[in-house]
Amino acid sequence: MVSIVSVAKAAGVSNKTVSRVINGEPHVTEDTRERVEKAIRDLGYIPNMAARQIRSSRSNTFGIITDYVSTTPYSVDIVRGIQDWANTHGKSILMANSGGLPEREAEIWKMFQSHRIDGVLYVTMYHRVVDPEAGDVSIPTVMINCRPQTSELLPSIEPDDFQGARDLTRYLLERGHRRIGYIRLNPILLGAELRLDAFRRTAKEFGLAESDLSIRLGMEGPVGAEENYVFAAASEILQQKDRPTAIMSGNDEMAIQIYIAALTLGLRIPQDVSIVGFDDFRTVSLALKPELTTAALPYYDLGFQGAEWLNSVISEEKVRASRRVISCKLVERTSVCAL
Amino acid sequence: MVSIVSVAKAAGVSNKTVSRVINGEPHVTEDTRERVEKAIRDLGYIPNMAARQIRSSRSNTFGIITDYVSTTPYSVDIVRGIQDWANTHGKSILMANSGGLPEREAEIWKMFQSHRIDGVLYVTMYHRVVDPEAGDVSIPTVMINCRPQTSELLPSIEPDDFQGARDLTRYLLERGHRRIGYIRLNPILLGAELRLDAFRRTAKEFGLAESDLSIRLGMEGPVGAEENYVFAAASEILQQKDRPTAIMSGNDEMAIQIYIAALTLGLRIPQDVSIVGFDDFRTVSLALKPELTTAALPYYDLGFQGAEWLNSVISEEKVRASRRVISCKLVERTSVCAL
DNA sequence: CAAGGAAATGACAACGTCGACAATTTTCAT
DNA sequence: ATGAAAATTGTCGACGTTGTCATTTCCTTG
Repeated sequence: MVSIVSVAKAAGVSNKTVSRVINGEPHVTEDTRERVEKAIRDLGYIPNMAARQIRSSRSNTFGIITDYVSTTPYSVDIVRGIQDWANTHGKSILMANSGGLPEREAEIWKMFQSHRIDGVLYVTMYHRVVDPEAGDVSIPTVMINCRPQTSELLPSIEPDDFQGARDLTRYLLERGHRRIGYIRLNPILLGAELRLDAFRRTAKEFGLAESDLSIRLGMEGPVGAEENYVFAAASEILQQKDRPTAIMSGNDEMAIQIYIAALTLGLRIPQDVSIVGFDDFRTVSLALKPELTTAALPYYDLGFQGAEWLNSVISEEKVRASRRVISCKLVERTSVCAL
Repeated sequence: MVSIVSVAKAAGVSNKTVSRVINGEPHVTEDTRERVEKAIRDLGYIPNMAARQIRSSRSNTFGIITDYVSTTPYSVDIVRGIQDWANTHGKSILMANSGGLPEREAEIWKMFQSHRIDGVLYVTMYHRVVDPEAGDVSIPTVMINCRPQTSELLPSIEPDDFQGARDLTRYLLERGHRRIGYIRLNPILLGAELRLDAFRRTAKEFGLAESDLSIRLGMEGPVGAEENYVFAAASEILQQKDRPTAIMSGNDEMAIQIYIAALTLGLRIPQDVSIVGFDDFRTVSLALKPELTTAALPYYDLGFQGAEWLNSVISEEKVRASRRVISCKLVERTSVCAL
């Protein structure tokens, strides 16, 4: 492998001068710089990060640790956001998946440390409370899409489920809907309570009574192996006398079943019943006809801003923990009609 | 940072002996080994990969380069498969996303080289032909879910779209369906032709005429911004006199629209029309009611076996290129009825 | 033209690890 | 007891880079 030494020899200068050119340091003649750069090009020299790291004890690498990568497929956008930030800022990404297993998570932390990564992004695939196995470790960490359970504070960055659900509810209310159904998310998801709470409060603010709301549990049980009541719940709600004119779905995926339930009963969407989702899981929200009005989870931004934040935590060395929240943008499509 | 030297001092042995213990080399007394291991535990020593790499010029790290990570969300299972293999074999994963941009891809190759990774897994998020920007580079590479365009051969590992579609078609034919509709995948996907071809051939084998098949294009245009004709096509097919008794969907996602089209026309699934998908994109295939019979793309195995293969390419140093194909397993659910 | 200072360049060591080889100790058959 | 082989342990240097400090060259100014 061609090293800095070969380049130095080729350019007829010392190692250190080559190093200066590579790192854009001052005190190099234009002439020398060009000669060195030519040698670098000719030899196809590429700096060795490992060597650099040994000298400087900075690896310019972030670690990403995820739990289940496949449960909520769209949340991979978090990773994309991180990568984009990293890419444009000269950082590399070391990635590992714990599969949710604590012992594997511990191994991963160790692996990260052996690579002397500068910081860790702890990413969960759905919004939840976690207890990272990192208590003993002093690596700068930012939690993305989750928050730490223990009191020891780590910075966390999360979607604003409350605001998203409030906006959706308002959207329905402003369009004249006064009887609204709600199919709840699996309660073990952090979003479940936040979204339901926002729904209830906003409905109340607009003067609706609890009896105007038909709230049903859509799913429960461990993620990946949950009981699914969505279709049944939706069918039941839609067969009530005085059935709701709109149904809010815990998420887009569950909205599929609500569509099917409605259509099976011969109801038209949105004329007979309006439907809104949550997440803007586009594989679903755009495949449904009419296309689904929903609130977009800011996955990409979660990742991008999380990476940015981690970087500032690393350089400032102050780990003043706090929680940041990113809003969910309402995406208007055609699954809702005004009354 | 605690290094091998501090451990050696604490244990009262030489650096080299510590090194031997760490690497499980022979020629160390049980007694010494224990003393060293205790020192390692006490000091919380973790080997420095960068230093190790400099010595051995092997980084034990694989690079993953992906294109669009979010188009076909489930394909992240490829990455999970890779990670699982890597995790259990002591390899680390450096990951980057090109976003499909050639210039960024070039940067990524450079970044990988600067980390002196042992090999690259070139992963695409949908099955296609690619032209990796790596022609000049001599890093061992395995292509996953894609194949190289240029004649220069790189090992590639792909799903068996043909076999999957053949099995699905047979499944329908064996259950008595004799008029079958087919909504085609976007032609720019490699799977599109393979699947359609399998469908046609298998139908012919069973004695069906071309006129028994209603084949329509479901989508076209660049991935991520395609024109979508699925709903219209399905509606049209289902309103034919002598309408098909079954419809094969290019993929699961498109099946959503077929369900909606059928239900909107008052048809029951599967009594009036049977439907099969492709991919086993579970977010969809399990959300649809009745649940969707489909062929599972072997994403996880693609990744897992790809990593394994890369490893053997690296160690054997023979890059005898070839193509491997992994079969798609038929997942039987309840969206098909026998006639 | 000399003196002083700034700019340019280089020599060398050190980061943490392990391979090559040397030195020391133990084991064991005679 | 003795020598040889085997097992154990240690010394030293090199990997590629950059920080520290020294040296050389150039320029400015009186």
